[in-house]
Amino acid sequence: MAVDLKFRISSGLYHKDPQNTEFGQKILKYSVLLIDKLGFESFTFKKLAKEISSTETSIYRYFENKHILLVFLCSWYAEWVSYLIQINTKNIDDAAERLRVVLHNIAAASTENELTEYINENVLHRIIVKEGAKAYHTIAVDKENKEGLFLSHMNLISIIEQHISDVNKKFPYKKSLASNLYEMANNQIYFSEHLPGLSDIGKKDKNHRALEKMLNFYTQKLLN
Amino acid sequence: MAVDLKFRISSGLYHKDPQNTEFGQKILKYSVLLIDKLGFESFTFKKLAKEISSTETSIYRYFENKHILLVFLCSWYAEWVSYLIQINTKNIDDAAERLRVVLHNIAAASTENELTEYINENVLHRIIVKEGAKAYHTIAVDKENKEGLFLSHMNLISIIEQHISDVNKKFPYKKSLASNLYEMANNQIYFSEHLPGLSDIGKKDKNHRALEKMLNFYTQKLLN
DNA sequence: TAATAAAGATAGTATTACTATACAAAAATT
DNA sequence: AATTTTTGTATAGTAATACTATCTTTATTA
Repeated sequence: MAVDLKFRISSGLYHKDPQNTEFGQKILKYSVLLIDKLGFESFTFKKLAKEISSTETSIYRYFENKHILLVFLCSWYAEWVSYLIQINTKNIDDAAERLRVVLHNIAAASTENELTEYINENVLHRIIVKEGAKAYHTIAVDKENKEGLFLSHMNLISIIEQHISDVNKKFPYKKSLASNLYEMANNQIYFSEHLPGLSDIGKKDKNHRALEKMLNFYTQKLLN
Repeated sequence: MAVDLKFRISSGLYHKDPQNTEFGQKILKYSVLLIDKLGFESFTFKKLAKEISSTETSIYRYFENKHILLVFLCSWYAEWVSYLIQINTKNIDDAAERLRVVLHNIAAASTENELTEYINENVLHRIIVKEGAKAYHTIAVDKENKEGLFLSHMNLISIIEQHISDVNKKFPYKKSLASNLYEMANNQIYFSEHLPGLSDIGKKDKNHRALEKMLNFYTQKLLN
Protein backbone atom coordinates (compact mmCIF):
# COMPACT_ATOMS: atom_id res chain seq x y z
CA MET A 1 0.00 0.00 0.00
CA ALA A 2 1.45 3.33 -0.98
CA VAL A 3 1.46 5.80 1.85
CA ASP A 4 2.02 9.47 1.26
CA LEU A 5 5.14 9.89 3.27
CA LYS A 6 6.56 13.40 3.49
CA PHE A 7 9.98 14.38 4.74
CA ARG A 8 11.23 17.50 6.41
CA ILE A 9 13.63 19.07 3.95
CA SER A 10 15.64 22.26 4.28
CA SER A 11 13.44 25.19 3.29
CA GLY A 12 16.33 26.64 1.32
CA LEU A 13 15.68 23.95 -1.26
CA TYR A 14 12.31 25.17 -2.49
CA HIS A 15 10.14 28.25 -2.75
CA LYS A 16 7.13 26.17 -1.87
CA ASP A 17 7.31 22.61 -0.55
CA PRO A 18 6.47 20.37 -3.52
CA GLN A 19 5.48 17.51 -1.24
CA ASN A 20 2.41 19.47 -0.13
CA THR A 21 0.61 20.03 -3.42
CA GLU A 22 -0.58 17.83 -6.20
CA PHE A 23 1.26 19.92 -8.74
CA GLY A 24 4.44 19.85 -6.65
CA GLN A 25 4.30 16.07 -6.44
CA LYS A 26 3.84 15.91 -10.19
CA ILE A 27 7.02 17.97 -10.61
CA LEU A 28 8.90 15.57 -8.34
CA LYS A 29 7.55 12.48 -10.03
CA TYR A 30 8.31 13.53 -13.57
CA SER A 31 11.60 15.25 -12.83
CA VAL A 32 12.87 11.94 -11.48
CA LEU A 33 11.75 10.13 -14.59
CA LEU A 34 13.07 12.77 -16.96
CA ILE A 35 16.47 13.19 -15.30
CA ASP A 36 16.83 9.43 -15.47
CA LYS A 37 15.94 9.43 -19.14
CA LEU A 38 17.91 12.45 -20.37
CA GLY A 39 20.71 12.74 -17.83
CA PHE A 40 20.99 15.80 -15.63
CA GLU A 41 22.85 17.95 -18.14
CA SER A 42 20.20 17.61 -20.84
CA PHE A 43 17.31 17.91 -18.43
CA THR A 44 15.64 21.34 -18.51
CA PHE A 45 12.62 22.90 -16.85
CA LYS A 46 11.21 23.56 -20.30
CA LYS A 47 11.27 19.87 -21.20
CA LEU A 48 9.81 18.97 -17.81
CA ALA A 49 7.06 21.53 -18.30
CA LYS A 50 6.18 20.03 -21.64
CA GLU A 51 6.14 16.55 -20.10
CA ILE A 52 3.59 17.56 -17.50
CA SER A 53 1.69 19.91 -19.82
CA SER A 54 2.58 22.93 -17.81
CA THR A 55 4.94 25.88 -18.12
CA GLU A 56 8.46 26.77 -17.06
CA THR A 57 7.11 29.62 -14.97
CA SER A 58 5.03 27.25 -12.89
CA ILE A 59 8.01 25.06 -12.10
CA TYR A 60 10.10 28.07 -11.16
CA ARG A 61 7.46 28.81 -8.53
CA TYR A 62 8.68 25.69 -6.74
CA PHE A 63 12.40 25.49 -7.46
CA GLU A 64 14.98 28.21 -8.00
CA ASN A 65 16.74 26.19 -10.70
CA LYS A 66 17.51 22.63 -11.70
CA HIS A 67 20.55 22.40 -9.47
CA ILE A 68 18.45 23.13 -6.41
CA LEU A 69 15.93 20.56 -7.58
CA LEU A 70 18.73 17.98 -7.76
CA VAL A 71 19.86 18.82 -4.24
CA PHE A 72 16.24 18.50 -3.14
CA LEU A 73 15.99 15.03 -4.68
CA CYS A 74 19.25 13.96 -3.05
CA SER A 75 17.97 15.21 0.28
CA TRP A 76 14.70 13.38 -0.17
CA TYR A 77 16.66 10.22 -0.90
CA ALA A 78 18.84 10.70 2.20
CA GLU A 79 15.73 11.20 4.33
CA TRP A 80 14.17 8.10 2.85
CA VAL A 81 17.23 5.92 3.55
CA SER A 82 17.50 7.38 7.05
CA TYR A 83 13.88 6.45 7.58
CA LEU A 84 14.45 2.91 6.33
CA ILE A 85 17.47 2.48 8.58
CA GLN A 86 15.55 3.74 11.55
CA ILE A 87 12.59 1.43 11.20
CA ASN A 88 14.69 -1.57 10.23
CA THR A 89 17.19 -1.31 13.10
CA LYS A 90 14.72 -0.33 15.80
CA ASN A 91 14.22 -3.75 17.32
CA ILE A 92 17.71 -5.15 16.91
CA ASP A 93 19.88 -5.39 19.99
CA ASP A 94 23.11 -6.54 18.42
CA ALA A 95 25.19 -3.65 17.08
CA ALA A 96 26.94 -5.76 14.43
CA GLU A 97 23.60 -6.94 13.15
CA ARG A 98 22.29 -3.36 13.05
CA LEU A 99 25.27 -2.31 10.97
CA ARG A 100 24.50 -5.13 8.56
CA VAL A 101 21.01 -3.72 8.18
CA VAL A 102 22.47 -0.26 7.56
CA LEU A 103 24.66 -1.62 4.79
CA HIS A 104 21.70 -3.42 3.29
CA ASN A 105 19.77 -0.19 3.21
CA ILE A 106 22.45 1.90 1.53
CA ALA A 107 23.33 -0.84 -0.96
CA ALA A 108 19.92 -2.11 -1.85
CA ALA A 109 17.52 0.63 -0.94
CA SER A 110 16.03 0.40 -4.37
CA THR A 111 14.81 -3.14 -3.80
CA GLU A 112 12.45 -1.98 -1.08
CA ASN A 113 8.78 -1.72 -1.75
CA GLU A 114 7.66 1.58 -3.10
CA LEU A 115 6.55 3.74 -0.26
CA THR A 116 5.27 6.83 -1.96
CA GLU A 117 2.92 7.61 -4.73
CA TYR A 118 4.83 10.60 -6.02
CA ILE A 119 8.42 9.32 -6.23
CA ASN A 120 9.62 6.13 -7.85
CA GLU A 121 12.33 5.26 -5.34
CA ASN A 122 13.89 2.73 -7.66
CA VAL A 123 14.49 5.29 -10.37
CA LEU A 124 15.49 7.91 -7.81
CA HIS A 125 18.18 5.56 -6.57
CA ARG A 126 19.55 5.31 -10.10
CA ILE A 127 19.70 9.11 -10.25
CA ILE A 128 21.53 9.30 -6.92
CA VAL A 129 24.06 6.78 -8.20
CA LYS A 130 24.61 8.62 -11.45
CA GLU A 131 24.08 12.29 -10.61
CA GLY A 132 24.26 12.48 -6.83
CA ALA A 133 27.86 13.67 -6.61
CA LYS A 134 27.01 16.68 -8.77
CA ALA A 135 24.80 18.02 -6.01
CA TYR A 136 27.78 19.07 -3.91
CA HIS A 137 30.57 19.32 -6.48
CA THR A 138 29.71 22.86 -7.31
CA ILE A 139 31.42 26.20 -7.08
CA ALA A 140 28.92 27.28 -4.41
CA VAL A 141 29.35 24.33 -1.99
CA ASP A 142 30.53 26.40 0.90
CA LYS A 143 27.71 28.89 0.63
CA GLU A 144 25.09 26.19 0.16
CA ASN A 145 26.49 24.16 3.00
CA LYS A 146 26.30 27.20 5.26
CA GLU A 147 22.66 27.60 4.29
CA GLY A 148 22.01 24.04 5.41
CA LEU A 149 21.20 22.60 2.01
CA PHE A 150 23.11 19.39 2.71
CA LEU A 151 21.74 18.70 6.18
CA SER A 152 19.75 15.64 5.17
CA HIS A 153 22.82 14.05 3.68
CA MET A 154 24.97 14.99 6.67
CA ASN A 155 22.38 13.50 8.94
CA LEU A 156 22.31 10.22 7.05
CA ILE A 157 26.08 9.95 7.28
CA SER A 158 26.02 10.67 10.99
CA ILE A 159 23.43 7.93 11.49
CA ILE A 160 25.77 5.50 9.74
CA GLU A 161 28.61 6.84 11.84
CA GLN A 162 26.65 6.14 15.01
CA HIS A 163 26.12 2.54 14.01
CA ILE A 164 29.81 2.18 13.26
CA SER A 165 30.56 3.58 16.68
CA ASP A 166 28.19 1.08 18.30
CA VAL A 167 30.27 -1.72 16.83
CA ASN A 168 33.66 -0.27 17.60
CA LYS A 169 33.82 2.85 19.69
CA LYS A 170 37.56 3.17 19.25
CA PHE A 171 37.70 3.09 15.48
CA PRO A 172 39.72 6.17 14.54
CA TYR A 173 38.00 7.13 11.27
CA LYS A 174 34.27 6.85 11.90
CA LYS A 175 33.12 9.76 9.78
CA SER A 176 35.36 8.88 6.88
CA LEU A 177 34.28 5.26 6.99
CA ALA A 178 30.64 6.28 7.07
CA SER A 179 30.91 8.62 4.11
CA ASN A 180 33.13 6.20 2.26
CA LEU A 181 30.74 3.27 2.67
CA TYR A 182 27.96 5.38 1.25
CA GLU A 183 30.03 6.69 -1.66
CA MET A 184 31.48 3.27 -2.30
CA ALA A 185 28.05 1.69 -2.46
CA ASN A 186 26.92 4.16 -5.09
CA ASN A 187 30.14 4.16 -7.08
CA GLN A 188 30.50 0.41 -7.21
CA ILE A 189 26.96 0.03 -8.49
CA TYR A 190 27.74 2.56 -11.19
CA PHE A 191 31.06 0.98 -12.09
CA SER A 192 29.63 -2.51 -12.25
CA GLU A 193 27.15 -1.31 -14.83
CA HIS A 194 29.19 1.13 -16.85
CA LEU A 195 32.91 0.74 -16.15
CA PRO A 196 33.30 -2.90 -15.13
CA GLY A 197 37.10 -2.67 -15.10
CA LEU A 198 36.77 -0.60 -11.94
CA SER A 199 34.80 -3.11 -9.90
CA ASP A 200 34.71 -6.73 -8.84
CA ILE A 201 30.95 -6.60 -8.65
CA GLY A 202 29.66 -8.37 -11.72
CA LYS A 203 27.05 -6.86 -13.96
CA LYS A 204 25.03 -10.00 -14.20
CA ASP A 205 24.79 -10.81 -10.49
CA LYS A 206 21.94 -9.40 -8.60
CA ASN A 207 24.64 -6.88 -8.00
CA HIS A 208 23.26 -5.35 -4.82
CA ARG A 209 23.70 -8.76 -3.15
CA ALA A 210 27.36 -8.93 -4.14
CA LEU A 211 27.83 -5.32 -3.18
CA GLU A 212 26.28 -5.87 0.20
CA LYS A 213 28.58 -8.81 0.79
CA MET A 214 31.58 -6.68 -0.09
CA LEU A 215 30.55 -3.84 2.20
CA ASN A 216 30.14 -6.34 5.02
CA PHE A 217 33.54 -7.79 4.32
CA TYR A 218 35.08 -4.32 4.45
CA THR A 219 33.46 -3.25 7.67
CA GLN A 220 34.25 -6.51 9.41
CA LYS A 221 37.90 -6.34 8.44
CA LEU A 222 38.14 -2.71 9.45
CA LEU A 223 36.20 -2.73 12.68
CA ASN A 224 37.59 -5.90 14.24
CA MET B 1 63.71 22.04 -13.90
CA ALA B 2 60.58 21.84 -16.00
CA VAL B 3 60.71 19.18 -18.66
CA ASP B 4 58.18 19.07 -21.45
CA LEU B 5 56.65 15.75 -20.69
CA LYS B 6 53.94 14.52 -23.05
CA PHE B 7 51.56 11.65 -22.49
CA ARG B 8 49.85 9.31 -24.89
CA ILE B 9 46.17 10.09 -24.62
CA SER B 10 43.26 8.52 -26.47
CA SER B 11 42.90 10.21 -29.85
CA GLY B 12 39.15 10.32 -29.33
CA LEU B 13 39.77 13.12 -26.85
CA TYR B 14 41.01 15.75 -29.27
CA HIS B 15 40.91 16.80 -32.88
CA LYS B 16 44.55 17.75 -32.73
CA ASP B 17 46.82 16.82 -29.84
CA PRO B 18 47.16 19.98 -27.75
CA GLN B 19 50.41 18.76 -26.21
CA ASN B 20 52.14 19.18 -29.56
CA THR B 21 51.61 22.86 -30.27
CA GLU B 22 52.26 26.02 -28.41
CA PHE B 23 48.69 27.11 -28.86
CA GLY B 24 47.41 23.72 -27.66
CA GLN B 25 49.54 23.94 -24.54
CA LYS B 26 48.19 27.41 -23.91
CA ILE B 27 44.65 26.02 -24.06
CA LEU B 28 45.58 23.34 -21.54
CA LYS B 29 47.31 25.73 -19.22
CA TYR B 30 44.56 28.31 -19.08
CA SER B 31 41.67 25.88 -19.12
CA VAL B 32 43.06 24.38 -15.93
CA LEU B 33 43.31 27.78 -14.31
CA LEU B 34 39.92 28.92 -15.51
CA ILE B 35 38.02 25.76 -14.56
CA ASP B 36 39.58 26.04 -11.13
CA LYS B 37 38.50 29.64 -10.85
CA LEU B 38 34.98 29.47 -12.27
CA GLY B 39 33.99 25.85 -11.68
CA PHE B 40 33.28 23.55 -14.57
CA GLU B 41 29.65 24.59 -15.07
CA SER B 42 30.47 28.26 -15.52
CA PHE B 43 33.56 27.63 -17.59
CA THR B 44 33.01 28.22 -21.32
CA PHE B 45 35.16 28.19 -24.43
CA LYS B 46 34.24 31.79 -25.02
CA LYS B 47 35.63 32.86 -21.66
CA LEU B 48 38.74 30.74 -22.23
CA ALA B 49 39.21 32.31 -25.64
CA LYS B 50 39.04 35.76 -24.13
CA GLU B 51 41.56 34.76 -21.45
CA ILE B 52 44.12 33.71 -24.03
CA SER B 53 43.22 36.44 -26.54
CA SER B 54 41.97 33.97 -29.08
CA THR B 55 38.63 32.81 -30.43
CA GLU B 56 36.12 30.08 -29.71
CA THR B 57 36.65 28.70 -33.19
CA SER B 58 40.32 28.14 -32.57
CA ILE B 59 39.64 26.17 -29.40
CA TYR B 60 37.02 24.04 -31.15
CA ARG B 61 39.82 23.07 -33.54
CA TYR B 62 41.36 21.16 -30.61
CA PHE B 63 38.41 19.96 -28.54
CA GLU B 64 34.94 18.92 -29.55
CA ASN B 65 33.42 20.52 -26.46
CA LYS B 66 34.19 21.31 -22.85
CA HIS B 67 33.15 17.89 -21.63
CA ILE B 68 35.76 16.23 -23.85
CA LEU B 69 38.32 18.73 -22.62
CA LEU B 70 37.52 17.72 -19.04
CA VAL B 71 37.94 14.05 -19.90
CA PHE B 72 41.24 14.94 -21.55
CA LEU B 73 42.44 16.69 -18.40
CA CYS B 74 41.39 13.74 -16.24
CA SER B 75 43.27 11.41 -18.55
CA TRP B 76 46.34 13.59 -18.47
CA TYR B 77 46.16 13.53 -14.67
CA ALA B 78 45.83 9.73 -14.63
CA GLU B 79 48.83 9.41 -16.94
CA TRP B 80 50.82 11.71 -14.75
CA VAL B 81 50.04 9.80 -11.55
CA SER B 82 50.76 6.52 -13.33
CA TYR B 83 54.09 7.95 -14.36
CA LEU B 84 54.89 9.08 -10.82
CA ILE B 85 53.99 5.67 -9.43
CA GLN B 86 56.14 3.98 -11.98
CA ILE B 87 59.29 5.96 -11.34
CA ASN B 88 58.81 6.01 -7.59
CA THR B 89 58.26 2.27 -7.15
CA LYS B 90 60.82 1.11 -9.67
CA ASN B 91 63.62 0.35 -7.26
CA ILE B 92 61.60 -0.91 -4.32
CA ASP B 93 61.63 -4.63 -3.65
CA ASP B 94 59.13 -4.80 -0.83
CA ALA B 95 55.54 -4.94 -2.07
CA ALA B 96 54.08 -3.35 1.06
CA GLU B 97 56.49 -0.48 0.73
CA ARG B 98 55.57 -0.06 -2.93
CA LEU B 99 51.91 0.14 -2.02
CA ARG B 100 52.73 2.84 0.47
CA VAL B 101 54.36 4.80 -2.33
CA VAL B 102 51.27 4.30 -4.48
CA LEU B 103 49.07 5.69 -1.75
CA HIS B 104 51.39 8.63 -1.32
CA ASN B 105 51.13 9.39 -4.99
CA ILE B 106 47.34 9.30 -5.17
CA ALA B 107 46.90 11.23 -1.93
CA ALA B 108 49.57 13.83 -2.31
CA ALA B 109 50.35 14.00 -5.99
CA SER B 110 49.91 17.73 -5.84
CA THR B 111 52.86 18.14 -3.49
CA GLU B 112 55.28 16.87 -6.12
CA ASN B 113 57.46 19.29 -7.96
CA GLU B 114 56.00 20.73 -11.09
CA LEU B 115 57.06 18.63 -14.04
CA THR B 116 55.63 20.44 -16.99
CA GLU B 117 55.60 23.95 -18.26
CA TYR B 118 52.10 23.81 -19.66
CA ILE B 119 50.08 22.32 -16.81
CA ASN B 120 50.06 23.40 -13.20
CA GLU B 121 49.72 19.97 -11.62
CA ASN B 122 48.79 21.40 -8.28
CA VAL B 123 45.77 23.20 -9.66
CA LEU B 124 44.92 20.26 -11.93
CA HIS B 125 44.75 18.06 -8.85
CA ARG B 126 42.22 20.44 -7.32
CA ILE B 127 40.14 20.15 -10.47
CA ILE B 128 40.28 16.37 -10.39
CA VAL B 129 39.13 16.40 -6.79
CA LYS B 130 36.26 18.77 -7.49
CA GLU B 131 35.18 17.99 -11.05
CA GLY B 132 36.73 14.61 -11.85
CA ALA B 133 33.64 12.52 -11.20
CA LYS B 134 31.72 14.54 -13.79
CA ALA B 135 33.95 13.15 -16.52
CA TYR B 136 32.25 9.76 -16.40
CA HIS B 137 28.90 10.56 -14.79
CA THR B 138 27.35 11.38 -18.10
CA ILE B 139 24.53 10.03 -20.20
CA ALA B 140 27.04 8.88 -22.83
CA VAL B 141 29.37 6.86 -20.54
CA ASP B 142 28.85 3.58 -22.32
CA LYS B 143 29.51 5.01 -25.74
CA GLU B 144 32.53 6.99 -24.58
CA ASN B 145 33.88 4.01 -22.70
CA LYS B 146 33.56 1.89 -25.82
CA GLU B 147 35.53 4.52 -27.72
CA GLY B 148 38.32 4.18 -25.17
CA LEU B 149 38.01 7.65 -23.69
CA PHE B 150 38.59 6.36 -20.16
CA LEU B 151 41.57 4.14 -20.87
CA SER B 152 44.08 6.28 -18.99
CA HIS B 153 41.95 6.16 -15.89
CA MET B 154 41.35 2.43 -16.25
CA ASN B 155 45.05 1.92 -16.63
CA LEU B 156 45.86 3.86 -13.48
CA ILE B 157 43.38 1.80 -11.50
CA SER B 158 44.83 -1.42 -12.84
CA ILE B 159 48.32 -0.32 -11.81
CA ILE B 160 47.02 0.25 -8.28
CA GLU B 161 45.30 -3.12 -8.48
CA GLN B 162 48.57 -4.80 -9.40
CA HIS B 163 50.30 -3.34 -6.37
CA ILE B 164 47.44 -4.52 -4.16
CA SER B 165 47.83 -7.95 -5.67
CA ASP B 166 51.55 -7.94 -4.95
CA VAL B 167 50.78 -7.46 -1.28
CA ASN B 168 47.97 -9.96 -1.04
CA LYS B 169 47.27 -12.12 -4.04
CA LYS B 170 44.20 -13.65 -2.47
CA PHE B 171 42.37 -10.47 -1.61
CA PRO B 172 38.91 -10.95 -3.14
CA TYR B 173 38.12 -7.35 -4.16
CA LYS B 174 41.23 -6.00 -5.80
CA LYS B 175 39.58 -3.85 -8.45
CA SER B 176 37.03 -2.41 -6.07
CA LEU B 177 39.69 -1.64 -3.51
CA ALA B 178 41.84 0.02 -6.14
CA SER B 179 39.06 2.23 -7.46
CA ASN B 180 37.81 2.92 -3.96
CA LEU B 181 41.20 4.03 -2.66
CA TYR B 182 41.46 6.45 -5.53
CA GLU B 183 37.93 7.80 -5.11
CA MET B 184 38.30 7.92 -1.37
CA ALA B 185 41.51 9.92 -1.61
CA ASN B 186 39.83 12.53 -3.77
CA ASN B 187 36.56 12.62 -1.86
CA GLN B 188 38.11 12.89 1.55
CA ILE B 189 40.26 15.79 0.45
CA TYR B 190 37.15 17.49 -0.85
CA PHE B 191 35.11 16.74 2.27
CA SER B 192 37.84 17.90 4.61
CA GLU B 193 37.80 21.26 2.89
CA HIS B 194 34.14 21.76 2.14
CA LEU B 195 31.98 19.33 4.11
CA PRO B 196 33.99 18.56 7.23
CA GLY B 197 31.16 16.62 8.83
CA LEU B 198 31.86 13.88 6.29
CA SER B 199 35.52 13.35 7.14
CA ASP B 200 37.91 12.80 10.00
CA ILE B 201 40.64 14.52 8.07
CA GLY B 202 41.00 17.97 9.57
CA LYS B 203 41.07 21.09 7.46
CA LYS B 204 43.99 22.57 9.29
CA ASP B 205 46.33 19.56 9.13
CA LYS B 206 48.59 19.25 6.19
CA ASN B 207 45.65 17.16 5.17
CA HIS B 208 47.39 14.99 2.61
CA ARG B 209 49.56 13.62 5.43
CA ALA B 210 46.55 12.66 7.51
CA LEU B 211 44.84 11.26 4.44
CA GLU B 212 47.85 9.18 3.55
CA LYS B 213 47.94 7.80 7.05
CA MET B 214 44.29 6.84 6.81
CA LEU B 215 44.70 5.14 3.45
CA ASN B 216 47.60 3.14 4.85
CA PHE B 217 45.53 2.17 7.87
CA TYR B 218 42.74 0.98 5.60
CA THR B 219 44.90 -1.09 3.29
CA GLN B 220 46.80 -2.66 6.14
CA LYS B 221 43.63 -3.69 7.93
CA LEU B 222 42.10 -4.99 4.73
CA LEU B 223 45.04 -6.80 3.21
CA ASN B 224 46.40 -8.52 6.29
C1' DT C 1 57.27 29.84 -55.37
C1' DA C 2 53.31 27.22 -54.64
C1' DA C 3 50.81 24.51 -51.65
C1' DT C 4 49.20 23.37 -47.27
C1' DA C 5 48.18 23.96 -42.53
C1' DA C 6 47.12 26.74 -38.51
C1' DA C 7 44.86 30.34 -36.41
C1' DG C 8 41.88 34.56 -36.50
C1' DA C 9 37.67 37.26 -37.70
C1' DT C 10 33.01 37.57 -38.30
C1' DA C 11 28.37 36.10 -38.48
C1' DG C 12 24.63 33.31 -37.49
C1' DT C 13 21.39 29.85 -35.04
C1' DA C 14 18.87 27.03 -31.81
C1' DT C 15 18.63 26.32 -27.08
C1' DT C 16 19.17 27.48 -22.23
C1' DA C 17 18.20 29.73 -18.12
C1' DC C 18 16.11 32.63 -16.66
C1' DT C 19 12.80 37.44 -15.48
C1' DA C 20 8.71 40.27 -15.94
C1' DT C 21 4.08 41.02 -16.23
C1' DA C 22 -0.56 40.25 -16.70
C1' DC C 23 -4.50 37.19 -15.92
C1' DA C 24 -7.86 33.60 -14.42
C1' DA C 25 -9.50 30.10 -11.31
C1' DA C 26 -9.78 28.26 -6.90
C1' DA C 27 -9.33 28.53 -1.99
C1' DA C 28 -9.32 30.83 2.18
C1' DT C 29 -10.74 34.63 5.06
C1' DT C 30 -13.59 38.28 6.64
C1' DA D 1 -21.52 36.73 0.04
C1' DA D 2 -17.82 39.58 -0.97
C1' DT D 3 -13.01 40.04 -1.13
C1' DT D 4 -8.48 38.95 -0.75
C1' DT D 5 -4.86 35.66 -1.35
C1' DT D 6 -2.90 31.80 -3.33
C1' DT D 7 -1.94 28.98 -7.17
C1' DG D 8 -1.08 28.02 -11.73
C1' DT D 9 -1.21 29.66 -16.88
C1' DA D 10 0.07 32.47 -20.86
C1' DT D 11 3.02 35.24 -23.29
C1' DA D 12 7.02 37.80 -24.20
C1' DG D 13 11.60 39.01 -23.81
C1' DT D 14 16.80 38.81 -22.78
C1' DA D 15 21.58 37.61 -22.17
C1' DA D 16 24.38 33.78 -22.44
C1' DT D 17 25.58 29.14 -24.17
C1' DA D 18 27.06 25.86 -27.40
C1' DC D 19 27.87 25.43 -31.20
C1' DT D 20 28.50 25.73 -37.10
C1' DA D 21 29.86 27.99 -41.38
C1' DT D 22 32.67 30.60 -44.12
C1' DC D 23 36.24 33.44 -45.32
C1' DT D 24 40.89 35.72 -44.62
C1' DT D 25 45.45 36.02 -42.94
C1' DT D 26 49.74 34.15 -41.44
C1' DA D 27 53.19 30.63 -41.01
C1' DT D 28 55.40 26.33 -42.60
C1' DT D 29 57.18 23.16 -45.91
C1' DA D 30 57.96 21.00 -50.17
